[in-house]
Amino acid sequence: MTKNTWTQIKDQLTTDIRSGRLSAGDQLPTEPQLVARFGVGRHSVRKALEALAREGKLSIEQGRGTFVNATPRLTYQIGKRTRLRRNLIPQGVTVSSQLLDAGRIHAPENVSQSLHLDPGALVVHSQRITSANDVPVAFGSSYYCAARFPDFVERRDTLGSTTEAIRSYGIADYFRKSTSMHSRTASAEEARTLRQHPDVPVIVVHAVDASPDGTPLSCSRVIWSAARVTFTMEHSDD
Amino acid sequence: MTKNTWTQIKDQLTTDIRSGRLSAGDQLPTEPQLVARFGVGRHSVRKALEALAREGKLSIEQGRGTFVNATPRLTYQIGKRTRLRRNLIPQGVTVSSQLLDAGRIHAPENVSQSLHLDPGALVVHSQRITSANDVPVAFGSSYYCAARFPDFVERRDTLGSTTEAIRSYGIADYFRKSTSMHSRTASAEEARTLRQHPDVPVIVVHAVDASPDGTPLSCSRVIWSAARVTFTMEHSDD
DNA sequence: CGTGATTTGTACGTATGTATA
DNA sequence: TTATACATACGTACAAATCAC
Repeated sequence: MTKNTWTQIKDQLTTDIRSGRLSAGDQLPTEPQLVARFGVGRHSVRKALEALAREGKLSIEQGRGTFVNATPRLTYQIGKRTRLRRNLIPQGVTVSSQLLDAGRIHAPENVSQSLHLDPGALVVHSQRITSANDVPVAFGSSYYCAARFPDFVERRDTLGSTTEAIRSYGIADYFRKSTSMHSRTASAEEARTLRQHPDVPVIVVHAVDASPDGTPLSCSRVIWSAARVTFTMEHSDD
Repeated sequence: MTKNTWTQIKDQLTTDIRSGRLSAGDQLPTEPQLVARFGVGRHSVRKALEALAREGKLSIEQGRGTFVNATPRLTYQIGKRTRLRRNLIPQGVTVSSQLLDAGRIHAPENVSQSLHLDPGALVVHSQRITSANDVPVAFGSSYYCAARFPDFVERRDTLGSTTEAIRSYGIADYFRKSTSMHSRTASAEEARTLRQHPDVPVIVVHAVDASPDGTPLSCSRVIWSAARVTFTMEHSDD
């Protein structure tokens, strides 16, 4: 039953993490140290570490070292009343959100279609990154019709939540209209933004939110770290 | 702007695939041939091939060769009326489904909970693999209460679809009650079943179906090849 | 049915580049 | 600037799976 060298190393490290002998934030021994400890070549050590990084258990940082991730996988519920903060905060994590970029742009085609706007209409674009317990879990762009929500970004920042910002425009409630998601490999830049290994996949979520009468309010494209989240959907009527 | 050796090789092969110089089903040159052609070491070639396999563009088979995948990404719509065949067939693909295993077992805890059965109650378990255009896209297990659907597997096989089998028990319609999904790396066995490289991620979908009055009928756990599918959800009332 | 040739998988060695502290 | 730690890239050898004969 003796398997691969690198699989054995991976399994050993996995049990070390699960048993708590290696705990969140800990730095692993360096590659040369692991080579010595396991009595194998560097390739095998690196292959094991790479696999664990892909599973989200480790983060490998060039020049610094390799660290154990604190990854209680988040649960994100998608439904008609999808709300980011209400979703994550009850799980006992600290949610923080940071504005990366904002501005007015002419809507790309898929955005103008989703929002039922004329091609090239002005939209308010903003890019945010969301962290749970200071670990980045997702980042992405959202688009609002500039005519209807001219200063959306400012209000969102002042009020601290999307729900409140929308309400400030006199819209009491909004609903998730459609969602699509797929998995792919992260680009180098996405991996850096999410502070994850380049080989960890990401889940791309496209969403459209609408007011109760069905008018589209906003659309978004959010990139989630696949290792850090589980999505659930309830299809009950509510 | 000269990047990595292996990234350049990957990009070159990607454009070859996109431009049609390499088309679906084609066998790539062998590793030694690629080494000669690009004038690089085998490590670099393998790293490029591995990355492309993770993206689902190639399938690498030990002892046979490396082949270009025919992967028009499927779209799978999840909603209250989720139906596998009705979902895929309109996309112009040939859907085939093969029974891998079937039998009666005592329900594992999560199954008995999902189906509102007593712990250890008998359930009909079956494991199927689903292929689109003869490429495996998903496989998984489904569980039906044995008391209510004693010969479900036989009927499903005779009638050729789950919807028909359920109807044969006098249940005119059924609905998706809940869905949860997350991404993780495939085990070696899962990768083999899906004929994909071990490093390609999979998406695990847990679902519960119920009759119109809300009584759970079945639950399932299906493992999708992450590179071969996009999930969409409509949250309209329908 | 086995046997050898082909092809990918694993493993080891060594050297040099690059990011970080 | 120097030392440290991971990243890339070259090489070699043998193992394991597949296939044709």
